[in-house]
Amino acid sequence: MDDARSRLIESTRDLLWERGYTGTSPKAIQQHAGVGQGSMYHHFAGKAELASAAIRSTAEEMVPGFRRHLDGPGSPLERLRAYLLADRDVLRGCRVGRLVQDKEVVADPTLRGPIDDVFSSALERLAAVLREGQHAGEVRGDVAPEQVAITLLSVVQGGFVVARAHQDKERFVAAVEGALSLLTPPEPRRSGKRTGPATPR
Amino acid sequence: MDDARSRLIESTRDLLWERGYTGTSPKAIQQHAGVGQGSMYHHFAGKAELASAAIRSTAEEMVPGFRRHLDGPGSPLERLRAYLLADRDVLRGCRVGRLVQDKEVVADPTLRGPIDDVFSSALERLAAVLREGQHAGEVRGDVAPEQVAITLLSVVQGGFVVARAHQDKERFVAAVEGALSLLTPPEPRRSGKRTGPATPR
DNA sequence: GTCTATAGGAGGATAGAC
DNA sequence: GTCTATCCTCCTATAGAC
Repeated sequence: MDDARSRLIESTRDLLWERGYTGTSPKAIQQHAGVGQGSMYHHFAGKAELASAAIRSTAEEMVPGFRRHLDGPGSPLERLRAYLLADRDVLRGCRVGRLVQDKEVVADPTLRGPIDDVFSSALERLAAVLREGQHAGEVRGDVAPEQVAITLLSVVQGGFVVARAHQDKERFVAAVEGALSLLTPPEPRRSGKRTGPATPR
Repeated sequence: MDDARSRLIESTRDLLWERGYTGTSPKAIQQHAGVGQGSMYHHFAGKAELASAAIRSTAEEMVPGFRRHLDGPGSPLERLRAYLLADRDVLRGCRVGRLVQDKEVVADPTLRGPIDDVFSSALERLAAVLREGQHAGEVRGDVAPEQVAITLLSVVQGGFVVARAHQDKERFVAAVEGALSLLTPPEPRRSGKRTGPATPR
């Protein structure tokens, strides 16, 4: 798979990640891929079609990515933790999440569709694992799994944003650690008084 | 304040929100503001300087925006709820959050600085209100306020992203409702068994 | 302060030769 | 399949007149 077509898709994936849709030009793609003008327009009708292929490629490879954690070994809570704390290139942001800022991406169903799909797929798995966790008593039982799944996906996506704003990867870690700390059922309380933070100050 | 300078800043704010930094051209700003080429370059050295002024303007007006909720009337939890559920143009995204995807914004301290500042300011207030809520017994006491503050800001920022990906404002609402449901101290449990979701299915 | 002119390069694509 | 030529518009300014 080292033909021009594959290299074009690969380059587009990289550039979309780094510069977004608007910021990625056909010329830049060609140069990054080491492929001529004519070659690119032979394989793809234009920028949008190429981007569509690249986004689909990225989206499709993300599914096994999070499934590996969410459907992996360990207790439900351990799997959630594995997903949330998975190794990520935090300061670069989410390959698909960053694209939804682009007007053109959101306006074009062939560009937005794959992103919609990965997110839906992730939400489904997250909700399922949360439910499992509730049955196991690892996750507090008085919350709605489908809703909290959206919360968790948002923490991840927002963690990228906050970390980039501060140029500090640790913000992402703090965001997901905070979410994890809220997920577990707390120790039973006696009265209405608090028990104090687990990590004081 | 209806002079050319103000109109340029106002237009830049709008266009940055809609198209991001890369997607916003001087020409588009001029047309949107009804101001000529020469006028723009008289008031500002170039695109970056104009964007810097616009971002600073936006960032500065956001602080009283969230303070109004977080420092407002009501119990700590009510204030957090007011902030998280505040009226937002969800599908348009966050005026400042969306900008940190832009390479150029993150690379230029005069562009990223104001964003860094609003976020820091929001985190500080969120942590303070969370602490208050813990003292009042409204927020579970066994979590770290500074960390959960980052989680909440991430939920908001990520809620924008997820909602845009699905083109569904309700995803944002679900994300923050889920976060709120995790914040409160749960009813004391008897054994290791769950009590069942408050909102089943 | 604002206008017009000018400019070199990039963006996005089409056409036809090889 | 790939290459080169060509096209028209936009991008981001600079220069100088009014």
